[in-house]
Amino acid sequence: MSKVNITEAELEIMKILWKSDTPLSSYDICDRLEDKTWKYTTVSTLLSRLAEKGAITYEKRGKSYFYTPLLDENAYKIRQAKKLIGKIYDGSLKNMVVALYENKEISEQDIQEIKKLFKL
Amino acid sequence: MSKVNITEAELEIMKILWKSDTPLSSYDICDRLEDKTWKYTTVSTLLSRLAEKGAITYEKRGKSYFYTPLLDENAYKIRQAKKLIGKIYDGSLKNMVVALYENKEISEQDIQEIKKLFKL
DNA sequence: TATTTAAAACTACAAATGTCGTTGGTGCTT
DNA sequence: AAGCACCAACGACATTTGTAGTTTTAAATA
Repeated sequence: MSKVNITEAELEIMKILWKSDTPLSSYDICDRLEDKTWKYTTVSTLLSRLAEKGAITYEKRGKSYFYTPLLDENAYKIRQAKKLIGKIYDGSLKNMVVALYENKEISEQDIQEIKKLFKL
Repeated sequence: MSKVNITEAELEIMKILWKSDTPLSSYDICDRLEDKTWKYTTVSTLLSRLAEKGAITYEKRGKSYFYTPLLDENAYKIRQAKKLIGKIYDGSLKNMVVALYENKEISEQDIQEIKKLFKL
């Protein structure tokens, strides 16, 4: 259930569901996708595909369905991070950090907080 | 020229080209893709698509073409890293590092080397 | 209960992607 | 010069993805 792969568009839906502490209806989701200009049917299609993949589940309440994520947010993100690092940084986070650092892509604040984290 | 997007399969080709210090022919590339079971035509199609996108260039030498990367390896990797961090870690590398750290996904060696890097 | 209507289901379709098969041209060998 | 071998060009096709229109069903209401 945790190895589900989702697309960019589907991820936008997942983000909404992850952010909510209660199940949401398709319309709730549309509302929270303010920036996106997706039609209801588009969101609906994405929800179907996500359910098909096992990334979400739903229950009927009244006339609508209410959706809940099954795919774990943290696990998914970790998997994606590791996938990228494996693909282009030889599996080592350090390689990625070095590359970003040398390109001045890491904020001073991030540096401080990472140092603090590693000091423990 | 640097904002080129390439697919997973195309990336495999780019990796070979990045690794080589001289231009390679399609057959050279096939040879170095030992794990992949791609047919010559597959590699050839990927090379065409990459050239179309401006990610590589080529010159005719004798009967074959020899390919050279145009897309900069480091720039590409940084772009991908930033893209992922922006997409799922709110744009902050720290968030990603924290997540990986808490999931015990960072090797002790990587931790040491990152600390050293940041100490400078 | 018949009617209205909101929401889900079904269908569609173009572009991108992975993966080749086939055709055709050009340089190398006799 | 003719034939052969090698390689590139072209075309193809299934699958995935983004995006949505249309039809059907079931809930709400008159």
